[in-house]
This record gives sequence, C-alpha cells and structure tokens, in this order.
Amino acid sequence: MNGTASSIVECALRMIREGGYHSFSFRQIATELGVKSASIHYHFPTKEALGVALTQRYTCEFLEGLGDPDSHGKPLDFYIKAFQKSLVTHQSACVCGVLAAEAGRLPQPVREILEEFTAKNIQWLKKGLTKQFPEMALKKKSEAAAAIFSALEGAITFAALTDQPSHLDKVGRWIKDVVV
Amino acid sequence: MNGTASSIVECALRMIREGGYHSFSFRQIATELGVKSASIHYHFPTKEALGVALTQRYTCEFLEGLGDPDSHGKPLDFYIKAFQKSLVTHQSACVCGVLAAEAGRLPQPVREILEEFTAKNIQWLKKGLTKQFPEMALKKKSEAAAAIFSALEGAITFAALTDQPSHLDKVGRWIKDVVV
DNA sequence: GTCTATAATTTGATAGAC
DNA sequence: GTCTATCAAATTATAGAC
Repeated sequence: MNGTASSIVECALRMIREGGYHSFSFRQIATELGVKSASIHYHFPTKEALGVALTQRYTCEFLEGLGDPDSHGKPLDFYIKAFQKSLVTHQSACVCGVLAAEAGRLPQPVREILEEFTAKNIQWLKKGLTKQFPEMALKKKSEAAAAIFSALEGAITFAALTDQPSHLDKVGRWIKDVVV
Repeated sequence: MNGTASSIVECALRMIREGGYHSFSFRQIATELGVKSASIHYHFPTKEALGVALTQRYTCEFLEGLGDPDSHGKPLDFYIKAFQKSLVTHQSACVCGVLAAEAGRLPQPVREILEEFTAKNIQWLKKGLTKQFPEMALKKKSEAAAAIFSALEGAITFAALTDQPSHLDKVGRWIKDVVV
C-alpha cells in the first residue's frame, strides 16, 4: 500500500476509534488530508473497500505486535500490557471492539475479518497460557482464553468511555491474580 | 411515557442493538411503526432527546431486573444469567456496550448515563460478591467487580458478533471457577 | 492522481393544515 | 397527535477534464 492510501487508512482508523464505522466519511477524510473526496474514491472505490482494508490492516498489525506467544517470558502479562499501551496511545477502545459492537450494520467481509481476529486472539492466548501455566487443564485454558480476551476488550471499551485507564489496570491485575 | 412514545423507544432500541446509535433514523422508525417521521419529532423533538430517553429506559430496566444483590442466594450466578438471557432474547450485545463503543460521537447526556450505568453495575457486583463470598478482601472485590462487568460486556459483544452463545457461557463458567 | 461537477439518497428538523 | 410539504446539510458514488 502506497503513502496516500496508507494515510487514508490511518485517518479512517482515527475516526473509527472516536465513534465507530459510521463516524467517518470520505469527505471528512478528504478534508483532513487536504484533498477532495473523489481522490479518496480513486484509492478505495467504495466505503466497504476502505472498511475491509482498514480492518485488515488493524488486525494484522495488532497480531504482528503480539508476535509468537513462545517468544515472551510471560505471554499473559505481555498481552495485558498490549491493551494498556493501546489505551494510553490512542485514548480509545480497540478498533475491533468498536466495530464488533456495530456488527449488524457492517459489510459482511468486515465482519468476517472481525471473527477471524477473535479466533486468533483466543488461539494466541491458549498458546500463551500453555507456556506460562503448563499445569493448567485444557478445558480451563479454553475458557480462560475466551474470558481474558473478552475482559480486556470490555475493559478497554469502558475505560475509554469513562476516561479511566485505572479501570483497565484493575481488570489486568485481577486476571493475573486469579488465572493460576 | 404513553404508548406511542414507548413504541418509538422500543423500536429505536431494536435498531441500536443491530448496529448502534447511528443505525436508527426517525424515518426508519416511522416506517416501521406505520407513521410519518414528523410524528416521531412530536414525541421526541431531537434525536438527542430520543437517545437520552432510550438510554435511560434501558439502563433503568436493566438495573431493576437485577434487583437487590441481597435478594439472591448467589448474586454472581444471577448476574451472569442475566447476560445469558439477554443474549438469547435479543441475539445481540448489551445496548450500553454498543453505545459505549461509539462514545466519542454520542450526545454528552447519553454518555453520562452510560458512565452511571457502569458505576452502578460495578457497585451491584461489589455488594453481590460481598454476600456470596464474605471472606473476599475489599481490594480484590473491587477488582473482581470491574473485571466481571467488563468480561461479560465484552463476551456478549463478541458472542453476538460470532453468533456463538457458547462463548458467553464459557466466560461465565470461567468467572465462577476462578472468582473464589 | 487529483480535480470539478454532479447525481441520487438519506438525514435531522420545522411550519402549518387538519 | 398526525399529516403534507419542505429545507439544508451530508452521504456514497460517478463522469470526465487536466
């Protein structure tokens, strides 16, 4: 993806973080980038195309940022820190958490990427828990992975809403406290 | 609130569950109720007024449905079941979870009701945990309440996205398993 | 690649008749 | 309380010049 297309995606991501998929328009992006909306359509013919590109980009970068669970001494601690860093950097919820809440009015391809993102996060956590807590039973690991992902997605959403990063910190502490 | 205003609120709530605050319009509600959009404006002069009414209505009913934590034998189990029932009934996330994700583009009064909802849920859980687990330390209770609320809000959102109620069930089981 | 110009639709909202 | 009629603005999207 070239520089202009990249700027468009980044701009759209900022707007989604602020208020969701329906809170960015081609004209707003154009204005912010100092071009006309027709130029945005040159790079992304439809809003769905931009939505797909941006969701793909976000999920890929998020998963790349996590790396391999086995490359971390304490994968769970690393995973929790990733959410905390995201909150202080963007002062907003996870883009996929925001989009998931609007699922019913999202283009089907975007929804599919979100489902994939969910599965991959849970898979990552299962592997990470296996490394950090080798004694944990398989069934419990499966439930823990689903719960930790959900708890952090929920926590970052409501921490952003109430402007209280401490809410996310609390949830992170509790997870680490009870997970063993 | 009279019958017509009530029907409008219920209709708007259905649409919000499907795709968020920006996914309902006065015209769509009017069409669904078999009237004209000007009639909706008679009951709710602005979209913000309807947004406030609907958020207030939802949060009040949700909290009324919970009742007093002390009136339940196992408040935590009851709280988890409330989310499960909501998911099977509406096949969607919690209205407040949906709205929270769009926080940056919501009218300020709506955001304030959401913040209040968050605080009251956590307060309810703290009280409920005190009853069900009297030996739990205060600090841990505070973290557990924040985490359980976040986990269930996140879980119902992603369970609705992936159309897998079992995801929410898993999270509920894990919470009950580790909370003690 | 970016522009001007424009089409078709939708949105929130109002005035005034009945 | 509901209607018709209407407004100004915003939205996604396209055609064609430069």
